[in-house]
Amino acid sequence: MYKLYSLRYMGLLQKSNCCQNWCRTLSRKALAESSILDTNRYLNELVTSGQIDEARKLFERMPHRDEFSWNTMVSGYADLGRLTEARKVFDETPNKSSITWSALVSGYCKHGYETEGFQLFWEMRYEGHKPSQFTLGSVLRVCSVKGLLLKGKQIHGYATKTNFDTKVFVITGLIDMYAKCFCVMDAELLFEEMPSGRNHVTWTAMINGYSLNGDAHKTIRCFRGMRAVGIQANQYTFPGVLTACTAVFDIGFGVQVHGCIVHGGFEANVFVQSALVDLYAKCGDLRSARNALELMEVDHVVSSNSMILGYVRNGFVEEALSLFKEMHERNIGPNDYTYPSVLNCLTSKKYVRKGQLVHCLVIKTGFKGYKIVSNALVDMYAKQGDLSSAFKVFDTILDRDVISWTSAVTGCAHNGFHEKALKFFSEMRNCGVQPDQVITSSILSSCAELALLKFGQEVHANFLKSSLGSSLSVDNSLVTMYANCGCLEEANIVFNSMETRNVITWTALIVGCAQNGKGKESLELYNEMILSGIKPDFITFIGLLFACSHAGLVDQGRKHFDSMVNVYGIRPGPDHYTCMIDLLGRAGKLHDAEKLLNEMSVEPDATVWKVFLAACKEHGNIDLAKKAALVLFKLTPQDAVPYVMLSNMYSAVGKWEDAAAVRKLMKSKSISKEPGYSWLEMNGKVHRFMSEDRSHPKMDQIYSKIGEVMALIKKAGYVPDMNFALHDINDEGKELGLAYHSEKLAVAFGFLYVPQGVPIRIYKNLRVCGDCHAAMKFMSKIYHRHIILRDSKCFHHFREGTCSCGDYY
DNA sequence: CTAGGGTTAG
Repeated sequence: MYKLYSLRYMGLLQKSNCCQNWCRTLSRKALAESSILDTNRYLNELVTSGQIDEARKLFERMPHRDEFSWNTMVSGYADLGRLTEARKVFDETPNKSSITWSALVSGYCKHGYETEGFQLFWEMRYEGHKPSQFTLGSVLRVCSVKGLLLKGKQIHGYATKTNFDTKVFVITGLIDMYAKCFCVMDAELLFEEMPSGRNHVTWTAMINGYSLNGDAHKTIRCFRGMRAVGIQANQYTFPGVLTACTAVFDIGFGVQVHGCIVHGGFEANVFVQSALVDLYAKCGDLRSARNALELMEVDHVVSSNSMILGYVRNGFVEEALSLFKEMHERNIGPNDYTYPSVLNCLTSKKYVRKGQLVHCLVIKTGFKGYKIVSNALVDMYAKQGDLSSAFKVFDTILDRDVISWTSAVTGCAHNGFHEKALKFFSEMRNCGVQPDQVITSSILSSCAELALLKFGQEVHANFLKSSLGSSLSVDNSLVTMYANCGCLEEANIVFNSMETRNVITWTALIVGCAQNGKGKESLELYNEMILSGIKPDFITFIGLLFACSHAGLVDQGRKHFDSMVNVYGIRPGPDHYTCMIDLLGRAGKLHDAEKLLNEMSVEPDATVWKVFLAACKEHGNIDLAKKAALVLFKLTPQDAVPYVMLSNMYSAVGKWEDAAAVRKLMKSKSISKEPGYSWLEMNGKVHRFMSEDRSHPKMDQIYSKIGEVMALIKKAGYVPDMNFALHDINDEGKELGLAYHSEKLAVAFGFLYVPQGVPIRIYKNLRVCGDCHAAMKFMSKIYHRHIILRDSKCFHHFREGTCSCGDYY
């Protein structure tokens, strides 16, 4: 079938129909009487309009054939990729010239048989035929398409030697070759130094070269240069220019180019139209995109793909899906570009069924093995929370690229399996796949989540060693990772090195400072952020209010909470209320806290009630505490904390019977305290300790170290706090029990094996015990060690007898 | 005989 979408093409088509009629009605006599020149002209017209078989019939009937007739047939077959027939005619050609050879070389090259093309090229010279600039153009073309830089350079050398390097076809071919091989500088040099005679193809090659290499500004400048010297752009030029406009979202210039296109009469070309649809869709002007799409005379899959992607990127999921459906109804076959976009808009849990349907379509339409489609499927299933389907697809991908691995890694992380994410990342590296910015950012977030400093540092170091430039998301993840691992200094270094920062960057550091006991710095950072013109978001305020509550800044906290709602229109979530109630409660404003709790615009969750209960305990308000505990018994029936807290409150005021009753209730429901444990990481190994744990291979040394430590800090004034000991044993037993708390075992291990001068980093799954907190302050002073303890709430940096939390834990 | 073109996923 003929392509009807180009008016020019239509003109040609009519002509060739005439030609066909002429051919059919032409008698043998008339044919014999026509001049060979005329017959050759018609032969050529048949060939160029794609009617090679008609041309063949005419060719067979021709009484005389000259060089031109033979060459026309060779090039005709070669051009269409019918290379066996081309070769056969070539072999039969009585007087082969350079042109005959060139035609065949060009055909082989054009249709992907570069080896044969090159072979013929050398053979031709061996036979004594000088290649023409057209032959060189053809072999250069194959270098462009296949990215054969080395071969291309050889041709360049040959061209220089034979003085072909002044011919416009050769220079243009070289420019295109270098640009396609991503050596745009070499292309530019040739273009700049071209003595004269740049034609529209030369300009186009340079323009598209810049565009391909991602230099939108030079693309546009070059296009302007072309117009300035009065050379007309055509359907080959515009797509590249439009792509450049799209890349920099310059819709203003894009519209001007659109004007040129209409003016020049090129708006009916599919390539131009597709580029237009893409420009408008990517720039968010979906109406103009849709307009351009509707104006197309053929149903076209590339433009539909662009349109779908435009809908997806701009959040119009339903429109994207309905266009996909429309494609199906109009019999536009989807291709491997269609599915990623469609799958991409089905990543929410509510599209599980639709996701499966599209997966079925992928299989039915034969795109099952396409890596890019499979990658998108992995991502979709993982984001929908169906990891098992995700991995089923992942396992079928044979040649996994960095995007396949990223889909798996982020899929794990998305579902909270951060250790698994790290495993996949390591496996990827073992497979020799190099990480890029996206996966680096993702894996750093997992490190942050797990507070794995060592792993994170390694990823950071490898990233610096790689030649990848940094990106906003990598830097943001680094700030978060370091802050989450208690390394504010490093977080600050990354933060300060960044050229652009967004709300995530600022928030990461605000939260980091708050967690590490630098509440005032958090507030200062917040002010700086506002001054730099960046608006805070939901998460920024969680960090900010957390900072206020840790620093005990009641008025500031109230002010920011108020501005969050009234200035920034952010509806507070449970986390914001938790911070506020914690802040008010710890400051002794129990009734304000209770009032806020009752006024909450969302249902208070267990965390809110827990901080309220803790505040009641802190200030000895048993009535309110009882109320909170009762709510918590219902909300989190298996949580021991409210039982223990309430019982301890009764004990503290001597209400032994009430205390016992609570413990009995707890026992009857077979609730037990979550076992506390502490761990630290050394040389890639995790050392985990439970209270009174004796399972560690170096236990003897650890216990004797504890003996030494306890003796020394007692001499310095430490008094064991029996409130944190178990109840039913004597004082001596209690004291030993305290000494063997998991965090103390971990510190003793650190004293033994972490070199002096290196911080000892300990993690605990629960809140740090009050006695341990006091003891660690003494330890840090007597041993001159920096002890960093991350508990379930925040970081404690113990240095020279003080803690960064200001004892406000 | 003649070089140059548009859309992909994390």
